[in-house]
Amino acid sequence: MGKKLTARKEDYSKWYNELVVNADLAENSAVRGCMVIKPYGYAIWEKMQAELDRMFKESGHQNAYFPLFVPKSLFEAEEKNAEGFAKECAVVTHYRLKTDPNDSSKLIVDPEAKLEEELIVRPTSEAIIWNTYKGWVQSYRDLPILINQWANVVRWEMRTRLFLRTAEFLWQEGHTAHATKAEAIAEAELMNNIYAEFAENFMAIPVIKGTKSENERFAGAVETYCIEALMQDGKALQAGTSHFLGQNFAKAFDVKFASKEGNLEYVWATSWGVSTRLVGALIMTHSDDHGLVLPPSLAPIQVVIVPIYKGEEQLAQISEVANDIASKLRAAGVSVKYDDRDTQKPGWKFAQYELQGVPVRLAIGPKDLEKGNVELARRDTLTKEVVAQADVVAKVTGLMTTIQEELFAKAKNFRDDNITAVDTFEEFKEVLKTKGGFISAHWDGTSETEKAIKDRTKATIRLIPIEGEKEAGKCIFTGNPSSQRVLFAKAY
RNA sequence: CGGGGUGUAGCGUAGCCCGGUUAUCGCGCCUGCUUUGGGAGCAGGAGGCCGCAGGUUCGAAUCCUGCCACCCCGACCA
Repeated sequence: MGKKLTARKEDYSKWYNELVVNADLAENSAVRGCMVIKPYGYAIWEKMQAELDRMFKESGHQNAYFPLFVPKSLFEAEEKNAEGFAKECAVVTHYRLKTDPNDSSKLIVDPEAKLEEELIVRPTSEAIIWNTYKGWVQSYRDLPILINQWANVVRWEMRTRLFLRTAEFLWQEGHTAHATKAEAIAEAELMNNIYAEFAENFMAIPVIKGTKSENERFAGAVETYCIEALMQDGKALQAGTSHFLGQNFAKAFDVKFASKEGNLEYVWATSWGVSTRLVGALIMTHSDDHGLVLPPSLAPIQVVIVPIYKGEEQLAQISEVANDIASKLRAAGVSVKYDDRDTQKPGWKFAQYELQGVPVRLAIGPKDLEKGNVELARRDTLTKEVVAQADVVAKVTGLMTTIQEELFAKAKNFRDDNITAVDTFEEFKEVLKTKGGFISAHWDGTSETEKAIKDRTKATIRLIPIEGEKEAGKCIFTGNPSSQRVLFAKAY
């Protein structure tokens, strides 16, 4: 699998930074930790958005948009949520600048323009959305509310990492309101399942579904469902979460409805989200030393055609064949780029499209022209073969499926090979040190034990698996009884 | 906010300890010719407030003081 990819900046800077992202626009602290998503990287995110959006709508959800600013009084209404995010909020205190009286080329914050009440730049939108929902719900007939928002949020993290933890990130956040507890739980589970399906089928990233321990649960949630993936360096990455919020937000924002029976009841809530962090997961799951590897479903360009030629006459002949293949592939639903620029050489183009992770490359030169062939190269396996021009469309369309499946299978094998069951704390530490990955172990269910293990090893409980056998045993740390194994790992 | 480190061209760097011609080298960029089946070769060229501000000195990228920024390790987190 080549070099172990991590989220460290040096690892990115060799190629991703050129290609997908430029982390440091910044010459001052204000934009520290933000990222610029370049067109190619953004195109990948757009593909993800489109597919997720389709899945949300298919399951009955609608999009809406809520404000960026959350008045502090609303933000503090749900105590646990506020407490959980308080340490990482950007706060707007003023609304005007003025010319510095000491230096007319500078601007200063106008002290006259101080806001009565500070505005929080949303780190998540529960507060402002539930404050809005209050006005939308009177009767059980107004429920459920099934809304998603595509937005940016800001979390002023002390330390940032490209894609995985930037100060500002793009995401979607769903916020739903329900008449019953059972319905809300079903919604939270449904969305977690949709995330898992999206990750596995569309991104070719194998994930494990589970619930979070109390320590790792979202601030303000009763239960947090999650999907967790394993990166090539053996660290776990939370790829998506879906929360059952109980009646916490309904009580904080006083959202009540008249039930069928005529009782006044608090509504039940969920929220769920995935972010541009998934682009990081994609990179760290599939990529290798030659650059990005994209599953065909996500590749902005699925096939690139590179001509190899001497002189304009030869180029014209090659272009005729290339354009013909390109249009046939497009008719078959494959996105194709024919790169006939004469400003770059073929070798340069080969390397460049490998960096960009284009799944299939076709090269056409004089030799191929003579024999009616093309050279076909696969990005994922780095293999090349010669294919007759007549067969190339069928071959390529077949490969779109094959590559997608094989990428998933490869990642899944890696993941499965890196789940290790242990029965003692000694083994636990040994595996963590030498192998990494997920460690399946018994745990007594207490926060104290989880914290003690974290302090000693830096590993946390990534999830309590939902699927699979539930075998009873003894906690590796305390020896107390345990009803099932949970998965520990070092995490991003 | 604690501990460590680094700021020299668009990017990556040498020089700094031990002050002294025109600040080194590579990538990239521009021009010309030859090239084009895996990031081409040769020749020529452009590009620097050596992080910022003071100080020491005949002379500072180099020594001293202050400031700023960034990176790594912790605490925090999608």
